[in-house]
Formats: sequence, structure tokens, C-alpha cells
Amino acid sequence: MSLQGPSNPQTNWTADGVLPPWHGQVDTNLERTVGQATRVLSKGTILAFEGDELHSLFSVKSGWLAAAKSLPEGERQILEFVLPGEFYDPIAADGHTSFVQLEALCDAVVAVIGATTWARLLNDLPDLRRSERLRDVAARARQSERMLRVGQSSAEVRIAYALIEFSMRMTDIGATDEDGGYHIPLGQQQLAEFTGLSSVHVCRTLRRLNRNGLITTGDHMDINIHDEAALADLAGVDLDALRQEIIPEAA
Amino acid sequence: MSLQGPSNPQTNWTADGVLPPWHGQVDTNLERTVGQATRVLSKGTILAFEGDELHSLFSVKSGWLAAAKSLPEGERQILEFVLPGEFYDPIAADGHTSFVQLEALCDAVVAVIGATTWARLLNDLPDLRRSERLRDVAARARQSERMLRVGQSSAEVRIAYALIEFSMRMTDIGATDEDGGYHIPLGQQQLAEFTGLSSVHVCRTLRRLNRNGLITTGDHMDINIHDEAALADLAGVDLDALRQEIIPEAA
DNA sequence: CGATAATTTGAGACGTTTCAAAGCGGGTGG
DNA sequence: CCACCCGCTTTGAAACGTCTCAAATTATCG
Repeated sequence: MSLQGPSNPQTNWTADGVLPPWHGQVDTNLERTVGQATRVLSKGTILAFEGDELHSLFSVKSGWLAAAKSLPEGERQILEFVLPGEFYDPIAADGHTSFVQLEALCDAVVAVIGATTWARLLNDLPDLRRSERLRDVAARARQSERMLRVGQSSAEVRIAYALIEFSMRMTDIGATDEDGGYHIPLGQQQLAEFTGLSSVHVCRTLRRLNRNGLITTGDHMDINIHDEAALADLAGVDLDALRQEIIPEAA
Repeated sequence: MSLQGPSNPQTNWTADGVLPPWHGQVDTNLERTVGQATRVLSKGTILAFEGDELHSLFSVKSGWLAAAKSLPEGERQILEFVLPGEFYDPIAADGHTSFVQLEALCDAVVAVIGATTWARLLNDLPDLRRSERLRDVAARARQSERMLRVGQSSAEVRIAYALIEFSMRMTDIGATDEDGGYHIPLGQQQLAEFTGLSSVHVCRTLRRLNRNGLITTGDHMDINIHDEAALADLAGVDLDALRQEIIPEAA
């Protein structure tokens, strides 16, 4: 497995005390297994390269990961962010290579779970299978919503949607402040790679959303949504329906 | 469940005799269960609307389905095509609504599988779980490759990739002719909804690929790839690696 | 406080969309 | 069997949104 960390211990963002979504449902056997091999990552550490041999998956304890794919010319698309409490399995259908690059977007702590261990757990624990499945379906729904907007919408809509998705997921793990404001450990470049835009245009678009009073962006990507209804309307989102769709536990 | 068919029995495209990928691996119990409730659909039939109450999933015997999502203004994104031998489960994380619109793109035959039946089967048959998981991982990989290109590439690349993906999947189910040529039951409008382009631009791009000798498109979307290497290069694809990634059985 | 990276803003180029009209082709009804 | 009609494809021309390039500004860190 690859490990490469441009040491840049910055951004003290961590969602301490966040519990995995299956907390309390599965026997402690899992807790122990998962807890055994944890790794502390500094910002920029790459857990797996695209095409790498890989036999483990990851559960994020704190910090964010990004799963990205690249074209030969270098253009990068971030496919998913992995937030505290979430799992990510980068293993392709061949069973032994990673189909994405997995990178820590800030200092992070992850549990490393061996593929065979995981397979055994999944086979033995129907409850774990169930919660895994819920997570998978929710992830697929998120991916679909993004695809819909990247394929069919303007920059404004793509970013409005992304901000709403972040808001919901951050609220879910309790990583928002009293006003629903939240911080994302991303630069505009990364937001661009996520939404399929250039970083310059991300900047302009965020600026416009600010100007129109829909949001406020503080330093270092502190997001505050001021007019949630208008933002949802812009993004073409029904807030309640979306939450049901993309947040696993809201069942 | 909804049923609505703009009767237009055209396009005699069917992949007769195609067997599901788990053929022979799972006991015949499954074959019987799955085979029981089959439905014959005419082109344009909608199996499920977005947000509809739904308690079943589908296995396609012949014909193509499209899974699509729409924005309030009407823009449509096709997320996945379901080919003969494939399954599709449109049920969202809430367990009882469809998160996509599922539509027959030509006359088709599908097996309808009740959600509870399916859950029981999955729980009882580890082999089925395994093959299900392989299919899921492959579908996720396909979705990711598309997202990468819709987000980061030009029209030419998006379409080149789509044609390669079709080619691989059609080859896999034996629906190509001697020369590797194949037919897809889509119009340019649908290819546009799949690639995130306007139908006009799909037309221009296909024309250019023809002019440059990469492909030939006959009447009614008969595709022949003439310079596979060049097309793959254009799409930014390593053919062998991609096949491994997006075709379930190539394990 | 200086060096370096990230954001912001401007101006022009480029690719894609939109609108519009013309060219097919296949199916239907006369 | 032909004529008509309708939907899909093709082509052109102009409008639009986003990208690229470049420079100024602002934050960050040693």
C-alpha cells in the first residue's frame, strides 16, 4: 500500500466524538476489530492510488477523505468525500486494486480494515450487512444527484447543491454550529474538482451567492446558509425528500 | 406501481438467449422465483416514476431500460442503462420509494422481483450476495468513469467513452456481430441525456468521429468502431483495465 | 516580515447551447 | 402504391456560459 504525506499539519478541523452510524446495533466484536488498526494521517496523505494493489477498506474517525479519479492528461474528478463516521471501500470488481485515489483532505484518523476480515464480518453479521446496504444506497443516491446536476445544470446550481449536501451530512454527524454553519476542509480548487468547474468559476459563483444573500462564506470555507429555501429552490431540491434519500439513518 | 405505455412497438431489438451472469452458480430456486413474474413491456413503458412508492426490483430478460433523474425544470439525466442479464434496484434508502425513473427504451421483457423476496434470497444465499456485490461494484465503477468524463472532458471524450462502454457491455452479453459492431436502442436525444450534452451537439460529435474514421454509425444507431485504439486513446481509457473494472464477471 | 499559496478580478477565447430550418425515413391511411 | 405526416437527424448562425490566461490582492506560515 502507498503512503505519501506532504506534511502540512494545518487545519485543526476534526469532528471529535463522532460515532459510526451502526453504533450500538452491532456487537462489540466489530468495534474491537475495526478499532485495532487505526492510522493517523496528515493532510495530503494518500491512502491509495488509482490502480494500486489494495486489500483494505477504511472507516473515518475524524477528518475528511476524498475519493478521486483522473484522466491521463491530469484532470481530476472528486467522486465522493468521506466524512467522519463513514466507510469507504475503494476496491474494484477485480478484488485487489483500488479504482480511485484516496486522499486525506486534512489531518485525519482512519481505521484500516482488512478485506478478508471485512468479508468475514459481513458474512457473519446480518445487521452489519443491513447497515452497509443502507450506506451504499445512500451513497448511490448522492452520486446520482451530483451526476444529474453536473450533467444538466449551471455552475450556480451545482454549487448550491453541493453546499446543501454538505449541510445535510454535517448536520447529520453533528458538525455544525448553532446556526447550522459549518466548515469544510476544502479549497476552491477541490470544490471545482467536485463540481466539474474551474476553480476560477467556483470563486465567481460563490461570490455571486454571497452577493445575493443566499450564503456567507467566511475565511477558510466557513459556510453559512442564510436563505435555505432559496438555495434549495436554486439547486432544484426538495429538502425533506433529499435528506431521506442521501442520509442513511433517516429511514 | 405505475404503468404507462406510449404504444410504439418498433425496434425489434432483443438479445435473445442471453443468460444472467450468475447462471449456473445459484440454485434453481432463484431461477424459479425470478422467472415467475415476468412482464412484457412496450417501448416507452415506465416501470417506476421518481418518488413513486415501489417494492420491487427488476431483472432484464431482453431489451434495454434507462434509469433517469430529472430536475424541476425538466432537464433529464440518464444515470444507467440496464441491459439484458442485468438487475436494477431503484429503491431508495427509505426502503419504499424509487429514486429514479425506470423506462423501457425498446420492447423489453423483465422479471419483477418483490423486495421482501429479494431480501430473503439475499440473506439465504451467500453466492447470490457475492454476485450481487460484484455487480454493484462494477456499476459503481461505470458510474465513476462517467462522472469523471462528464465533469472533466469535452463532448468528444464523453461520447468516445460511452461508445466504448457500450461495446464492452454488449460484447460481454454476446450482442455484437462478427466485427464487434452493435446496435443501441437509443436516439441522439437519449445519448445526450446520458452524456450531459445537447442532442444537437451529440449529432455534430458523432459526425466528426465518423469523418475522422474512428467509427461508423449506420441507420438507427448501428455502431461500428473502426479504430478501437484511437477511440480508447481519445476517451482516456486503458481497454483491459477498464474491462476489468466495469464488467462484473471478468474477475 | 518576507515568501508562498490561495483567492479575487478582468478580458478575451473557446466550446457548447439555442434557435431555426432543411433533409431524410418510416409508417399510415387513402 | 403513393402521398402525407411525423419524428429524428443534420446543418447553419448567433448567443451564452465557462475556461484560460494574467495580474492584483489577500491570507498563511516560517
